[in-house]
Amino acid sequence: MDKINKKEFKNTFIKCIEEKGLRYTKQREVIVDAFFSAGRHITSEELFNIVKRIYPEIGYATVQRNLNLLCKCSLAEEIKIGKQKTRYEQKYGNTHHDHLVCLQCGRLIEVNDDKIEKLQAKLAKKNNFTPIKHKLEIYGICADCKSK
Amino acid sequence: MDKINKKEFKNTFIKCIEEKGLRYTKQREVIVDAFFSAGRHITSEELFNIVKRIYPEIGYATVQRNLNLLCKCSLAEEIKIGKQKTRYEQKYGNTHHDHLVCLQCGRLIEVNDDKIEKLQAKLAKKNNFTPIKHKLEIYGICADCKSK
DNA sequence: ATTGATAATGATTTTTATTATCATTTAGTA
DNA sequence: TACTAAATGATAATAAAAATCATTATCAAT
Ligand SMILES: [Mn+2]
Ligand SMILES: [Mn+2]
Ligand SMILES: [Zn+2]
Ligand SMILES: [Zn+2]
Repeated sequence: MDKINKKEFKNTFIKCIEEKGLRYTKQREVIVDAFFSAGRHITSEELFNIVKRIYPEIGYATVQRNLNLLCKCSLAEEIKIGKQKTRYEQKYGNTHHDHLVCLQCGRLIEVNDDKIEKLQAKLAKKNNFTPIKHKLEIYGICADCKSK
Repeated sequence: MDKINKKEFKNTFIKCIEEKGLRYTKQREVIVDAFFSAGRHITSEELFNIVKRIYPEIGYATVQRNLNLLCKCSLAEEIKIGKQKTRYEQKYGNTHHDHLVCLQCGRLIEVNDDKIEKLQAKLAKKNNFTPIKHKLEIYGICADCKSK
């Protein structure tokens, strides 16, 4: 299951690259691989450190650039929390969700609430505003941190 | 009405400064005045340019520092939208609200929805998460931009 | 397989927002 | 008035992300 998804993820990236008339390089393969496997909410620096182990000659700029490219291909999405470094969310096959942000340990808990989503649409409509995307973050203390 | 509010705003600042054992300077008076009058969602640079007209010797760092101080006094609040410079919201006497962010003209439209607020609290509770604050931004196209 | 156009890379510099530093000035008070 | 510590303003430092640029690599056409 994981393998199939990874394959799909990579193929989507390759397809997007081709559509844009760009080139699929060894670096891009390593980066997209590592990004898919690394799990959610990774920073460019973290990804760089992972990729370096597999491809030591890689440059930081290449990782950054390709995270941006993944975003343009709708395979990644930037998450900006406060003053932290930008994190990148893996998007393919993941439905939209919002985050609870623990102010103590930094954890991001993924949540979704259909009612809230619907009310947001309604709120936008009431203001004659055409919504495109939204961001809901609830900051507080997570269950784990409370029990310590 | 405006004048009374301004007085209250300034007095709150002065009180906060005294409580912290800090000093009320000419610069602070000019900054708090200008900040109150400038309206919502101002950047430090914008405020600096306003303050400079009244007090040309002022330094940028002083304006920045005092916006931070206003935040500590709960009279201002940082708003970070995407990659933009931090904006500062005037807080005293303003109830909590969220923003619709126009992707075309950059306008911030202030909104509030009690149902959404309540559902957020519920959502946090369901995750055994203690909410402290939250941020809801809906990005899209505002009424004005659509009618052009 | 070779070539050539051009995209990609990696090292480095630049940019930009914010914070820190520090010599000097100033506020508050004793 | 004089003293002490905070505040200021000029400047430097920091840090994340983007831009630059010489070199390398990809890939389509031959
Ligand atoms: Mn997530
Ligand atoms: Mn506002
Ligand atoms: Zn936590
Ligand atoms: Zn607009």
